[in-house]
Amino acid sequence: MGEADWATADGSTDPGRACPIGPVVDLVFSRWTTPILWTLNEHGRQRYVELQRRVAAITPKVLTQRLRQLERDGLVRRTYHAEVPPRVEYEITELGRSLAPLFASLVEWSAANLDRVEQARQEYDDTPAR
Amino acid sequence: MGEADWATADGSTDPGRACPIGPVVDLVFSRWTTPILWTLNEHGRQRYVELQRRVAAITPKVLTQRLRQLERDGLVRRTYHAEVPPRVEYEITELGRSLAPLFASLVEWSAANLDRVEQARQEYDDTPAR
DNA sequence: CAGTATCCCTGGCGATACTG
DNA sequence: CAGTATCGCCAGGGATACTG
Repeated sequence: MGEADWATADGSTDPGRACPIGPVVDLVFSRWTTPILWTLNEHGRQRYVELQRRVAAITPKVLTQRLRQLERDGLVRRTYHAEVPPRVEYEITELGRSLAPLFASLVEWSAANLDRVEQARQEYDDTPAR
Repeated sequence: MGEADWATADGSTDPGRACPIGPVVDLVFSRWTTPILWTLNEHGRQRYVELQRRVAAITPKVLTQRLRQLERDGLVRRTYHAEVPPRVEYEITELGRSLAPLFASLVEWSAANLDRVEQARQEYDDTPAR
C-alpha cells in the first residue's frame, strides 16, 4: 500500500497497465479462464467433453485455446491417455488451486455488495439530468 | 464451496459464465477498470487529466467510457465544479474501496507465484514434443 | 479543462465443417 | 473422443479532430 507502488523498478510508469496487478489480471481474469478454472476446481479432474458441457456455450476451438494457455501458465495439467478412443483429462494444478482463496473472496464480496451495485445502477439510470 | 454452486437458482446452468464470480469479474476486471480503480485508490481524488496521465496510454474516449461505467456501478463518484475553466474530480466510493483487500490479495498472490508462472511457461516452451 | 464526435481497424470470438 | 481448420464478423478500442 505504498505511495508509488505503481511505478516499475526502473522508476518509469508502466504504460497501459499502471498498476501492479496487471499481470495477474491478464492471467486469471481473461475471457473464459475463470469459468474453466472454477469448474476444474469444483469438479476435479475431468475430460474435455465434460468441460465443454459444464462451461456452457464455449466452442471447442476456444476451449482448447484457453486450456493450452492455462497449461502453459502452469495452472492446469493435461494428461493424455493413448487409448481407443483417446482419453484426455484436465485437472487443476497446485498453483491453480492456490487461487481458490482469491475466488472465495470474490464470492464473498459478490454476496455482500452486488446488490449495492445493482441499486447504484438503478439510481443512475433513474436520474434524468445527465 | 458446495457441489453444484455453479447452477443458477432455477436449476439450469448459466450459459457462458458457469461460475458464480462471473458478474464481479465483469464488474471489476474488464479492460482498463483495474488500473483506473487502482490509481483512484492509491492517489485519492483526482481530476480527469491526472487520471489520464497516470493511466498511461488510455485515450480520452475510453477513459470517459470506463469512468461513466464505474460511476454507474457505484464504484466511483464524479464531482463537477462549474468554474472557468471547468473542474471535474473523480474519487473512489466506499463501495469501490471495499475492493481494496481483494486487490491486496492479488498483489500478494503475484509476489508469491508469478515467478512460478514464468517458470512454467519456460518449461512449456522448451518442450519440443508438442 | 473535460470531454464529444468520427472514422477506422483488428483480433478475438462464434459458427461450421472436418480428422486422427 | 478430442480436437484442427477455415471463414467471417463485429464490438471494442485506437487515432485524430473538434467543442462548451
